Amino acid sequence: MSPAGAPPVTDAFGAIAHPVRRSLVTALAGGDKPVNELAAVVPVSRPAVSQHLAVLRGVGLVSEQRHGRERRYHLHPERLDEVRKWMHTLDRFWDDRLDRLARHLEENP
Amino acid sequence: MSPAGAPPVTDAFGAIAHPVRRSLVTALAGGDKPVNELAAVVPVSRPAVSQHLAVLRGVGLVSEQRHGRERRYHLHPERLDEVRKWMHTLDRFWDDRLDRLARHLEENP
DNA sequence: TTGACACGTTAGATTTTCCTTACGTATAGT
DNA sequence: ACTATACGTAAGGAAAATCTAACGTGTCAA
Repeated sequence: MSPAGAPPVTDAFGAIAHPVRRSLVTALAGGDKPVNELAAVVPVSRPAVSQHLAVLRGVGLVSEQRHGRERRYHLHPERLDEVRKWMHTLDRFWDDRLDRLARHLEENP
Repeated sequence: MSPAGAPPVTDAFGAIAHPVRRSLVTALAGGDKPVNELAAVVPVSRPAVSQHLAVLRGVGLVSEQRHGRERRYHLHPERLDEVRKWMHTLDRFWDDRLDRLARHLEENP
């Protein structure tokens, strides 16, 4: 009934799935930067960078601030907590399994 | 000259970008499981689950072990270190910026 | 052997990504 | 006013993802 297609990028996971977008985020971690400076770091055209920045903005990972004719982009690292939280959940599962193993070994000499 | 398209998923970042794949990984964090059990956790058909598992296997996040007519899937969490490392790199940038700020405040009363 | 079960794989349709090349808009400088 | 700069956006197309339905393969059980 419902064939499907590639899912749209709606969260931080999808946002950092693309190498170019990761480079942009990494660059912005070092401080706010205008588009031209960001475009220089990455192997795609400037419009492509604009589109990637639009995706990052749509997810809330960056915001723009007009500064004369430049637009400085600013990173919001707290939006990555979504990812951190998920990874941490996995760790908790992992710890639980270690606990069960330890208890098992303790009860079986 | 070189139009383009969506990039294939070749690393852990792309692997965890899909919600269904994240659910599968989370389920496997609780222990090895056969496909039917995994398919019960997720809102897509069993063949779709097989395809997602193929993606995860291609990235090295899971491996299969034949067990009679079942195939139990096993998680390899260390493949997620790629993600952890990148996030940690961001933290380091962040710390550096805090350091510079602290030094600045120290030198400017 | 016959049948049910567990699973992978193929075929096909649809959606979205992601690029480049034009073009449009606003600001700064002369 | 005119020009260059900085950026976004629209148009167009190729590549890949992602689903379901149908089919194929191997294993257990009676």
